[in-house]
Amino acid sequence: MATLTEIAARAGVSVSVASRVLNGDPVVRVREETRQRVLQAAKDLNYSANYAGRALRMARSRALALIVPGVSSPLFADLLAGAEEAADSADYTLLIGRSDRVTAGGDTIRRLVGEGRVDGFVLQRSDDLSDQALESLVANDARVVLVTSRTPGRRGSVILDDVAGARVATEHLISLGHTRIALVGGIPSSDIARRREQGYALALHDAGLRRRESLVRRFGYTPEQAADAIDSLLEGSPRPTGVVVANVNGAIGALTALRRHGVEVPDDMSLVAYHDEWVAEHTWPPLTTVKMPYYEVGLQAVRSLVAQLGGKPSEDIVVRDPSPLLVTRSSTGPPPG
Amino acid sequence: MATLTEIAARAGVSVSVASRVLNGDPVVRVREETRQRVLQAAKDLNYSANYAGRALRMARSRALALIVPGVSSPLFADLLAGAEEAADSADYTLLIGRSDRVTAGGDTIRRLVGEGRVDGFVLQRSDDLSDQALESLVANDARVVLVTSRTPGRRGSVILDDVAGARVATEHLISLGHTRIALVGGIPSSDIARRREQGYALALHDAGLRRRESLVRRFGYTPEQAADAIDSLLEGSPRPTGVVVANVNGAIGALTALRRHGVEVPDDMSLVAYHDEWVAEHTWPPLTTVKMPYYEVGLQAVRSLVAQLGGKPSEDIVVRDPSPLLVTRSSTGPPPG
DNA sequence: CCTCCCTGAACAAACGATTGCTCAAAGGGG
DNA sequence: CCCCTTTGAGCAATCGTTTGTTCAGGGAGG
Repeated sequence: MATLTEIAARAGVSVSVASRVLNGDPVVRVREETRQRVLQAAKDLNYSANYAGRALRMARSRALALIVPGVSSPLFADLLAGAEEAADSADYTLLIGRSDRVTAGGDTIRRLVGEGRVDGFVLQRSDDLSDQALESLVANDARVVLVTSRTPGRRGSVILDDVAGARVATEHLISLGHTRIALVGGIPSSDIARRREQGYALALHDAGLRRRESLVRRFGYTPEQAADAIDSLLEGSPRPTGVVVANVNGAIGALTALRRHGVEVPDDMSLVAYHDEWVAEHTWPPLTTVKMPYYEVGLQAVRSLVAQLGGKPSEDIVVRDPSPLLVTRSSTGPPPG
Repeated sequence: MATLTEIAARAGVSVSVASRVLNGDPVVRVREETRQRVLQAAKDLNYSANYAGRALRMARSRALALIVPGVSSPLFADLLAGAEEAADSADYTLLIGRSDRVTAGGDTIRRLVGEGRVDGFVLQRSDDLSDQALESLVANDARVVLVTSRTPGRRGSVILDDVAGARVATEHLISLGHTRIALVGGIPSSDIARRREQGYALALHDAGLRRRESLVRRFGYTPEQAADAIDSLLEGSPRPTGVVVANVNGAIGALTALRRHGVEVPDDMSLVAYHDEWVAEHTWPPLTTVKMPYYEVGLQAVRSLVAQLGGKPSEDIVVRDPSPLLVTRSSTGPPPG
């Protein structure tokens, strides 16, 4: 609440001196004693620089927005933690926004940056946001970094190594002896889903297994969609003995569907989920998952954005460290028979 | 990016006229034709008022912060949705912060409002934040509304009707014929936990059932703590036939613990959880829950905060509408025998 | 014909911080 | 003893808005 003017008055100096001292301006030339007086005054009055005044003068808000499809997921919590870490250490404030509001309103992003409220943003698009829609939203605005997804025309992204992750999941089933391995994947228009499917295909190929289109479902990541995928897979023949579910929430729905059909996991069918979260530990049976480095995605995305704001060229990053981690629980085992 | 000065120039008027027209200042006296020119210029240049300039002049940011212990819960998503709705309609921007950072840093809140970044905040304290710690954090600052929890000394809160909610959960078990009903509750220092326990006790009392201290555990809301509580309850005798778990995440842990002990749900023991979320639909067995109006808490909290900022006295609200809703799934049934 | 009032708009002062520039005093060198 | 340099600090402009006040011109009333 105290202003710089008050600090200056209390220290018996001009505001310019006070400002320079408090900001550690290297150009400053003040007596040590004067410096101490300013510092003391600031401490006494519990001074913190008014945000608006500074932002106005600097023409930068030192704030970043993280725009995500949904906020209620442990996965997002990891992403957020990484982003916050990076934002903190670069001395930026992080705002959180929901991308459904972005697509709905249409002008949310433009307003956010148009009003100067944030200097840039990290955007995790939802699957139902088309490439063109995305492009029109962010225009040719350099101040954006896309996370987990990328789009051909635009640079500036940080994604998971989905190919490697899906591969680890698939190879786990292969190593258990499975040969008929199904994929419950995302919708085909999503680049994320395509990469995961690619990892799945590569693992099969490297093991000399045939990839059958009849064992692939591309309904989406929600529990309901994955349950539908399971229903559909069980109708086909031959049945798969193992399933890679390309999303942990989907895997939970898959478990429900299998139970409904009386299929025992893992005795009749093994299930491995892409992504790890706490609830995977508490399902029945507990889910074997592949844990992906979401924290690092958040971290790198904000770092990259900050670098971009500093004038560096935008970059496209694939996070490979730490590498996908297989978390073995009880939903996978050898194939029946 | 366009400034008011540019708009004014393009419209051939002074900035003051431009400002008044764009803000719909009732004092304004301009020819309709002039007004249209300004509006057109603003539209042409895609103008949106610079946030910092306005905030500086107005000495208000028109931003609110929502500070919560954790962000990764469907419960929080509801709270957020309500808060956003209210913030939107009052034309405020909503920032999201995490209260672990608040307690850790210590000065986060003070900085947030000290820098003028937000005008006030909605705070959901974590259980490990003591009353004094809370008080020292928010000081005598009027610009705070507490949610879900309240503290004796301070006014300005919006909470759930925990008594009624716990009562509904307990009465459900009673109506199924259970008489030995246990409570897996929160830690005793939490006012939330105390209210839920009170609802449990009242339901028992009204049904003429004896409340046994040996059937109450107060370990906390995490899956692990609830699992410990179940372990402990199963050691005692007589065993309960029904359990009210005062939090849905805890109930998931409880389910895991019961499975470990070979106790069948609901045949050997019924389980009802406080709070509803999507994963309750997908546990095994699917959880019977009591859904509480989190959305309305967020809504009312922000409304109340906005009113407070407008000079109205702070209020303490208990959200009773909609009332607690029993969502019957498969984890409850008649007692065995 | 003068005065007054109303209309329609511009002027200018903040808000708080940053920063290039100026400037007085002191000190040192010739 | 004079001049130049360095030290230590202040002056003042500026960022974009908002808003109280001023002001010119025109029409109406006396």
